[in-house]
Amino acid sequence: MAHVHQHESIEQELECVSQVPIFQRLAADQLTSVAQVTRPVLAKKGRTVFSTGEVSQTLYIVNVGQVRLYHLTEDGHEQVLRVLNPGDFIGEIALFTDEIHSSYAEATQDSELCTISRASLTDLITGMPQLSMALLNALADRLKTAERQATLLAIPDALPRLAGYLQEISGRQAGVIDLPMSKQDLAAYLGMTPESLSRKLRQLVKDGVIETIGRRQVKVLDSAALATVAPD
Amino acid sequence: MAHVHQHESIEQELECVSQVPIFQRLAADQLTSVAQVTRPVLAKKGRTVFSTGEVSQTLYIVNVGQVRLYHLTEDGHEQVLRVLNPGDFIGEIALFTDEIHSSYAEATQDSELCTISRASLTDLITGMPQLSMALLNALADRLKTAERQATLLAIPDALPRLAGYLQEISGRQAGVIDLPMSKQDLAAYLGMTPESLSRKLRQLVKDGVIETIGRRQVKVLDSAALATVAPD
DNA sequence: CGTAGTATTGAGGTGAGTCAACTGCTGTGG
DNA sequence: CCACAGCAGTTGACTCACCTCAATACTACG
Repeated sequence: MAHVHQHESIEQELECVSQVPIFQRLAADQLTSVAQVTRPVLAKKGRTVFSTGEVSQTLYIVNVGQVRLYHLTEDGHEQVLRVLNPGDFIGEIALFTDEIHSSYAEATQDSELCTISRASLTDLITGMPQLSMALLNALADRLKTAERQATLLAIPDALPRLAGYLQEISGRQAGVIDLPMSKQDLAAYLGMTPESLSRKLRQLVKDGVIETIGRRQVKVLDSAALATVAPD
Repeated sequence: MAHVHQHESIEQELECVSQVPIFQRLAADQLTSVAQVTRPVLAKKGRTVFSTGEVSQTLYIVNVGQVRLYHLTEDGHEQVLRVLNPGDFIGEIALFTDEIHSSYAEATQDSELCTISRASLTDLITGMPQLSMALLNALADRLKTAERQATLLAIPDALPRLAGYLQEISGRQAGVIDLPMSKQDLAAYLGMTPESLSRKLRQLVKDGVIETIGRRQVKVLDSAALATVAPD
């Protein structure tokens, strides 16, 4: 740890840190402080970043690529918790609650992550109230999403469940939306089988509510009709 | 607002504040600072504390009683998000994300709450790193619970969903557990109908896994058998 | 161009929702 | 203190939407 090329590594870490929304509002010298306790991690496509049971006291921030977070049930069925795109982070639960990971994290593309240890982050927070506000904001945001997902999943019928999801990621407006994950992952995320998802999507297409573009895009044609199908 | 009985009201608010886990680790003078920006609210059983659409920049902490948080879907179906017992708090999402409430809060018993405005809390956090750590902890904890709920709800079959829930609140050990809410609320929370819940509970009783004691208690007899039925 | 993984489509069985009737707490007022 | 009202919870019969299993089409990648 002694004779590292401090200048160069800080450059790289600054790039990572400055990309991340949580750190966006910090002043230049504060960013440098954050970058100094940051360590970059590379994960090739398909690699596991961490798995269940590991005691991790590290915050992972995705800089480049995509990481998929999922639970593995006894019968081998994967439940996707969420998908992290650049700027998103994981590990905050382990960070603040002294618990082992209960999920797996896997890179779905070649990815670059930054890591910050629990101790470093605690120190940073103590000295930077803005940082704690940003973290609280981010956590509150995540919480809102998780509660929305829970509300969606409690709906017994698959069609309104899907419609509610589409409505949410489309921002309730017509237009093209990118699906953040594969359809089989999406199906797991929405608590249904890929078959059901396929059928329900088809039904929405037939009804003129949406159009599917390739594998990872959906075009919302009639957001009003979507709202009718969706709950709330 | 001018000639309030400052001493008396601070007494009352201190009691509220000191009961709350988030503030537990603060020193006496810090507690007083918190109490000074706190305002108590009383809610009779059945009263709505706040409802959808209200712009609230207030943190509500339950001191006495119980508050039920729920979404209301278009068809009148209630989805219970969670139930707040003394020490729990709500409003943090509105607090940190500039958004209107998307849920209703209703007192299920005569309740006492403390409120803190957004501006006051921001000020407090700036001056007290410990407080922000405590808040981050609490939010991370909530997030974990919400993600667990989402994972549970994604399970298509009702029995493992219920078993998973029982396993969680029992701490994976045999013994008597108190249900934190009524069975119809629990059914909504678990994404099933009260009828299904009743039937699945009955099945677990028949199989010798649990015993029901009155309306609000369940005794886990065979935690190993429960684990077999539950996912993960 | 071929192969492996991803997505779709079809047919059939079943678990859970719906509707309705009934039971048994619980708390309230006479 | 008891009786009754009202609601929480249970039970039963029926229906249907979704899961399962299996075969086929498509698409990305070597």
